[in-house]
Amino acid sequence: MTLTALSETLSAKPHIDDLMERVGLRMSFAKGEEIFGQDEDADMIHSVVSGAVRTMRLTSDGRRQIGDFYYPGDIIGLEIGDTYRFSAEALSDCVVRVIKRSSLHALNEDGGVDRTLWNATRRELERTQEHLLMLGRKSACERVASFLRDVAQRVGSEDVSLPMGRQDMADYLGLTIETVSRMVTQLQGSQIVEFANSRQFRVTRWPALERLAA
Amino acid sequence: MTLTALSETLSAKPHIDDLMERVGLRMSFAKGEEIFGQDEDADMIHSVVSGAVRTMRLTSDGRRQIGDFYYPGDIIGLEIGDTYRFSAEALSDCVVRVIKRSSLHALNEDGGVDRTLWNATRRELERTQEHLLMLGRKSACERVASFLRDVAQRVGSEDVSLPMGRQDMADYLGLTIETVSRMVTQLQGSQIVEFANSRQFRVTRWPALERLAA
DNA sequence: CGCTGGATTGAGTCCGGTCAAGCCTTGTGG
DNA sequence: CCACAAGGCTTGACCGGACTCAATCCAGCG
Repeated sequence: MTLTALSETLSAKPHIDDLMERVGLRMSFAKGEEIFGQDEDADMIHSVVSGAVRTMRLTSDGRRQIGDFYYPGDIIGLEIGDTYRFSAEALSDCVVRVIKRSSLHALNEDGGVDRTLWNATRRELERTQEHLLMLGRKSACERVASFLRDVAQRVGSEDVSLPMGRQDMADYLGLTIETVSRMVTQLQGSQIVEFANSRQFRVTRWPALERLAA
Repeated sequence: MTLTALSETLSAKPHIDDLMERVGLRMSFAKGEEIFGQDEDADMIHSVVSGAVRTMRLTSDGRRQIGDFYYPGDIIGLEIGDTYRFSAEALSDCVVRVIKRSSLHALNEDGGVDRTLWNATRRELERTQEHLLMLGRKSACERVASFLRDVAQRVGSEDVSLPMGRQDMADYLGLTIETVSRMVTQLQGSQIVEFANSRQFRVTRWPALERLAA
């Protein structure tokens, strides 16, 4: 990452966050509650303050695909034309700030807001492309390894706690719950990760995990 | 789609196209030639004038994932931070217009250019999300059906000619070339599509195709 | 005509899905 | 404090869809 790109990234977040703090409505959602629904009118932009959120899509015959998981600081609701293409739900009790697209647009005197949202959209696109590569070409073991690596990297700390259950992981990775479970057990058997319980783990051998995540 | 969104979409294309026609460099590429490479410096935006282009990504151990196929009017090179995350290659002999990001930015007096590029980025994101859903949750048969439907829809005419070979289809769909071939044969056996040769087909039963594409 | 590269077809294997049983954690009420 | 129920996770046995490897087939072209 270049210096300019870095500073842009760093400065962008506070800018939009300040704005949303000033104008945005603060809302709380209980665990499992729907923040917005698939195919609803998409006139809001959401920013996670605390907790975690999942976006997902349901096909007519009940298959589910998780789009992504969002943590504090992330912006949700960029991926849309006229209606939301994914629904968003609270993974845990959480707080989000909400602002109308139109309000945000009105505040865009210097073009800085648009620029910021565009950057956020590009980052979203990059994450989606990474996700795509995983679903298209990685084995079950590689998917789970990639996932655990990504979560651990994002958190940064020694001990990682997963805000989502196995079903959510499965629907994100394009696998079944059983396969996810088996792969986790396998990674644990290879001394690569260590689970205290089903939602708490630590990476014991980073190089091996990186190698598997490919 | 609302009226405003529709008109925005319709007016956006000519705007950016005009601009690229005035300022952009016109370049020709022979079939199979690389337009830009994975991990190269990403300072150009490309717009397809004629022919077709594929974007793809190679993993270290040689697995390949096709990001998307692009046709005249499409913009390529939005998905990037600092370097291209995918490479782009000419599927057939083709012409593209190229413009430096920085030049484009300089021309952005009224913010219209940024707006247009942002819209293009969002459309790209939507396509990628659709692609994601397919790779995560659809069977081989459904993938091939979806693909043929999408191509046929895009072309609009009765007879469709595929600009890409089976390997490209496979790498787009996250399948092997053999599986793609088998599914094509199967769809033909069910009287749903009809191939004149391996690259020319027509849809004989749209409803059935739609149903399979799910 | 034969060569060449892509596409198709077939046989066999394996990875991940399915179905079913058991386990562990958590919470609730006696 | 324990009994029990409920839900989520794990494990096992089996199955099947997609992959692998290999043998053609076929169209385009020198």
